[in-house]
Amino acid sequence: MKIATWNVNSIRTRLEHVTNWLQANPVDVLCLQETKVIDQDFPAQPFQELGYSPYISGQKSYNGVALISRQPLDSVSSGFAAVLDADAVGDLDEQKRVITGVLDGVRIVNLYVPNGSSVGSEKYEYKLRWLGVLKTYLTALLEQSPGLTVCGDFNIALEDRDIYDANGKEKHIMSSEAERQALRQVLEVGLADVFRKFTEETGHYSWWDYRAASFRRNLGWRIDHHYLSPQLYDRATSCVIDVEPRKLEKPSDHTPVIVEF
DNA sequence: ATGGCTCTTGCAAAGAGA
Repeated sequence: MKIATWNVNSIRTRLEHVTNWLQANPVDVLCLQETKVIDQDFPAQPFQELGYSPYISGQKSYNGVALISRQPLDSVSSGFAAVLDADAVGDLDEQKRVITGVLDGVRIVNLYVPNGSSVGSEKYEYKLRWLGVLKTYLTALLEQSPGLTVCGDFNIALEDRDIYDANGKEKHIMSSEAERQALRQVLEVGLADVFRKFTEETGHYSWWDYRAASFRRNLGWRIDHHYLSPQLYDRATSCVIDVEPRKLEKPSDHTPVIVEF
């Protein structure tokens, strides 16, 4: 099974990039983040014409996630409240950041983790709170499905080698210790970063700032991840970052990451 | 570098992203 994750920064603006990429890279499931469109306006037809079924959870202007699957998915749901009690979820489902489905007994979770704006801000506190509920959510799913794969834009670089230059970034959003700690606690449910099963060195990134010619200079961050439960991690045969879409005209600032197991 | 660049809304300029 091949699964890709890609923050497309507006599916309507990026539609041609995404459909072209999918034709050239016919993965089983493409997990999209930041679709930035309400469900009724999601461009489903171009994917259906390629033989894919979109499962979507979107909102106006911001956020939004989608699963684009070659085979029909089972048990699709969006939001934390599909799994957790309403009082545990609170207001966190107002932003559309979670969608999941099952393919061949494998539970696939697609996430758009909050950005957090800046360390100490209200949005930062929201991000940490969101990660706390995510752990509860994944714990519940793992009890149902020992084959669990969680991917998406995590907006966190877990280690210094995931950043082009980690110096002075202790108070930076995406690399602060509290964010890293919150993500490590999520992974304690029994998930591992499959990219690092195959690649140890630094210099591999999934996001580059639009500004300051960051991509040309490879000033990037690895913040888009695939985390696998042990039975899938052991089976995994590759996890690669495809930098090609980042080279196109009017690209997303993120590029796809593909896992195979 | 309280920036830069790109997106959305909605028609100008501001918020959000990371």
